[in-house]
Amino acid sequence: MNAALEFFANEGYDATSTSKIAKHAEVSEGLIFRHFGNKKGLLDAIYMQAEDRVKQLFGPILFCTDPLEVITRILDLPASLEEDQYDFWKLQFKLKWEVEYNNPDKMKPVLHKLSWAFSELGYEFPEREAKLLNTLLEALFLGILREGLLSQVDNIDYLKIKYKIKEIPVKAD
Amino acid sequence: MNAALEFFANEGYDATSTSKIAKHAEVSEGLIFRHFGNKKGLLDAIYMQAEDRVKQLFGPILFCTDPLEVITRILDLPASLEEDQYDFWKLQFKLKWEVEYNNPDKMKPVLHKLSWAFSELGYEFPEREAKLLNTLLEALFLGILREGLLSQVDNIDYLKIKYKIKEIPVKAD
Amino acid sequence: MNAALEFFANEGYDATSTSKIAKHAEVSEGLIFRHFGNKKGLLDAIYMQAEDRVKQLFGPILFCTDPLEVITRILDLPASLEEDQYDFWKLQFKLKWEVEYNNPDKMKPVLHKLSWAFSELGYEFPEREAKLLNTLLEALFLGILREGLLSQVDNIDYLKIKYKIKEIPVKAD
Amino acid sequence: MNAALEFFANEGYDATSTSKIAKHAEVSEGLIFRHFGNKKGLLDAIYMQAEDRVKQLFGPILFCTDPLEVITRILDLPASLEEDQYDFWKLQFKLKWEVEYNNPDKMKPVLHKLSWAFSELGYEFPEREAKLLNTLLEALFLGILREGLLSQVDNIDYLKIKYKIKEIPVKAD
DNA sequence: TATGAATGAGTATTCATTCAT
DNA sequence: GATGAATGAATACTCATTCAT
Repeated sequence: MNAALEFFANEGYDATSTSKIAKHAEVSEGLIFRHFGNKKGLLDAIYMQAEDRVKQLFGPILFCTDPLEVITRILDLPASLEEDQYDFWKLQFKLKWEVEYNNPDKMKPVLHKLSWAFSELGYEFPEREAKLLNTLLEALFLGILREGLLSQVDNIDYLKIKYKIKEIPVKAD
Repeated sequence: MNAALEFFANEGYDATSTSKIAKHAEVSEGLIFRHFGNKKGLLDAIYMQAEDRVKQLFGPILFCTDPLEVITRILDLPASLEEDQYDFWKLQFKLKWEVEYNNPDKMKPVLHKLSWAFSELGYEFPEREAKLLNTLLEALFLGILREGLLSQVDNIDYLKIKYKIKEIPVKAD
Repeated sequence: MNAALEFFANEGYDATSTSKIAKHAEVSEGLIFRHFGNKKGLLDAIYMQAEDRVKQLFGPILFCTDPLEVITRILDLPASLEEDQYDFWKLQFKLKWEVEYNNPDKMKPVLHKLSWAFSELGYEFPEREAKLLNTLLEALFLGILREGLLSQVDNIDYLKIKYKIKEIPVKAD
Repeated sequence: MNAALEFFANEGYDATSTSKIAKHAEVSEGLIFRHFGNKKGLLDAIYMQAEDRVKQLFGPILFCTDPLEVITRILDLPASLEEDQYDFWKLQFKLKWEVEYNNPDKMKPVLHKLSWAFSELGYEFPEREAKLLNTLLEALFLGILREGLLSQVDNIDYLKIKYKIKEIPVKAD
């Protein structure tokens, strides 16, 4: 699965042959089919980890009781991704184009929590603000996965200022 | 090229065989190779249109002299995409994962214009605001291409309010 | 390899498709590539047998201690070729045009032995005689492979007379 | 035809595509088919020159009245081949494997003349000697075409000595 | 006379998958 | 549980050939 993930994420599912995966994983090609039934089964097995990983990533945030902390931690998430997980998330984002693998509901609890947070903070349109931030969050993830963490620190920083998490620096721009 | 675009965008470059393209386009498979050299040549030919289309899309905005209009029109862009162009942009976004096809510079003039607009409007951090909006813009495009226009009208609307393009409705949420 | 040999020898390497070979050998086309890597690998595998076969053919002669016997046996070689080996040698001769497959050194030990034999027999230019006979030998092989044994019995017979292996018949021509 | 000859001789008929020939000859591919009907027609057109060239090569010898001169000139033929004709003769020799292009009768007049010459010179078996020399001649040609003139000067020289055309050098071997 | 766009059959090779061991 | 030999369908690409211009 690790070998497959690496290739699926970087070269694409269709561009990756089962033989390449088997060779890289140093197992026989037949074993892949014994375990996962077929190539798609292997992809699915990888994809299935998503729910867990999303929970792992966002779960703690759902228990925050301080609204500002919720937003802070949400904004800190993209930068907190460890590089050895990049491939996994890359693949998730690539798969999102296929309806079968695009499940917007996965983010519902987060969306809900954000809504609550903005509501607590007295925002006029907490749900809208939540949705917007959620949309933005995806863009931040994408940016980091594609072009590296550095490409998004500006945005994250600025968002923290906007959400009044961070003091406006005395001199900037 | 149209047949290829349709398949490349929806099923992926690697998952699309030249024979499928040829059949759909009602030409012989050999013709593809006569015209484009190889399969990648066909992809490149499609990709090359991107520069033109980006200019067509964003070009007029660069000539706006009213900063608020700049932002308005930028925000109106995603919704203005005609559906028959969805495939083209889908493909562009999918290709962004490959370094070869990811050219962030393409948006530089737009970024610059936004910077100017926010500066004119007296924003404290016009460049940061520009970059953020640009990032957001990509997310809006992505959302529309993946889940349809409806999925993003909320966001766009709310952004217009935030940027004070639209009056705050008397009753909302 | 047998199927391939038959086709390569008679119709030529380039004129023989791997599918034809596979069909004739009653195996799947894929198997050829699993075993030999690619079409050329198959050719090489066949070609590689040459060294062995040359040894098998000429080896015993190298151990002769009677110089006249050396020459006799050399002259008897072309006629001793079994017909089921014709294809193999045909292919070898065809391949000789490609530098990669033309290795004149293969005959060096034979040349050396002939040299020795002619020297023993008191020839004035044993090395030259050896080289000439070697050249002739190739022509005899070629003639037999192309036009059959009968086309060369005259030559072989006459050579035996010239080399005083055979008595001059009382009446001839 | 020149372009085709070059490729047919060096890379083989089947390995040479009509498109390659056309490109090299700087004509359109269609033209080849207009002129020669099909690829084989092109080969045939080249092959047809053989008769002429054989006549050109051997013709003068047929008129010799001095038997020793006949043999001398025959032996000088292989070395007299101009390098720009190598490709032509290479192709002829390669084609000899196909029955269709193997016409041993072409050499009959030469064979006959040699027979006469050896008879004049008092050889016991003039026809056999003629056939043998003819066979050898082919080997000399082949050797030169494959490995260059130098590879055969020894043989030719030695043959001249054997046929008493050349004096035995005082010191040799 | 010559071109070059177009084709359909064919090419070597790769692929996901099976299955006996 | 794991292997690897074997397969048949598919793949990107090339070929000889045609034909309208």
